[in-house]
Amino acid sequence: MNIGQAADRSGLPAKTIRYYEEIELVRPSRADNGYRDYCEEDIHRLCFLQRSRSLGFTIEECRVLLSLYNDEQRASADVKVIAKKKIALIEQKIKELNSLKSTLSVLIDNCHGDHRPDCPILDDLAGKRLASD
Amino acid sequence: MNIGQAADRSGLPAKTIRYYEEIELVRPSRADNGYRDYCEEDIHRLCFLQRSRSLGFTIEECRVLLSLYNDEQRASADVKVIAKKKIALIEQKIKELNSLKSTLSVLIDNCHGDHRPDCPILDDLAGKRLASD
DNA sequence: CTTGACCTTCCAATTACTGTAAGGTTTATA
DNA sequence: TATAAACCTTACAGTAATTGGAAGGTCAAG
Repeated sequence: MNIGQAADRSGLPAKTIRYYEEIELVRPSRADNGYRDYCEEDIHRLCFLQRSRSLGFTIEECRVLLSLYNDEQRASADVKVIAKKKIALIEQKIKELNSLKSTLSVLIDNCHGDHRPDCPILDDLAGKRLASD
Repeated sequence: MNIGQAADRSGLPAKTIRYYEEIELVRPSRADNGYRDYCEEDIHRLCFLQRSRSLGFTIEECRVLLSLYNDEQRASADVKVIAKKKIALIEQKIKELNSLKSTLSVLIDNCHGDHRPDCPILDDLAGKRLASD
């Protein structure tokens, strides 16, 4: 199977698939004309990568997960630990974004938004606090 | 003022401050010995950058905000538009992270986490759906 | 036989820094 | 006075995870 088809099957751009080969996440064989030739297992790995990347795992985490997936002796505990750490990171990120959002919201609510140059958002960025009336 | 002090005052690493100079966000003068010499206005700009970066604005957005800040003719409407777009992006990101988190949570809850190789997390990554009992 | 859709490799750009090497300057201490 | 520690300088490379583009080879259809 050519790279175009592999891209369709996995939902990954061809460019990305070549990159994954460069960093040795997949090792397709080559046809006589030099084209990459993907077998079902390659496609499977690509789908795995697509899904785990979209779930926020880094490439290196994906590498670990893939090796665990391929290891018949692996313990589900190992995977659970990785996934739990990832959840904690996600929760942290959500918290940060929420606080960011509320700060910005306050600034927006205090901004008259007309053509006067006076602007609480810029004032805040410049380090001036909002007058707490 | 040397770069070390500027770093302390602004809360940015010296390395980052040099980078900001390279991309022309600050233009400190130089002392006779070749050391960068920061004036109060430079520090002010650095603090502005620190704050706006930490609020999630990209460098290019910061550049716009800074120029609006320095332009006495700017309209607060311009700033408000930028900030509102940013809020929408943040909300989008939060949504994505929440859905990511709940997917992972389900998988974790279904993973026995012991020494059996059987693992719903890996099964999901591999494209197998959870049996909905 | 040529056009267009594929495929190849290789090199560069992206974003926002961070690391490191090799060296100059200043300040404090022995 | 010597020297070491703590600064500062530049320049080049690396990070993460792709993406873009150029230059060129291959394949299928009309």
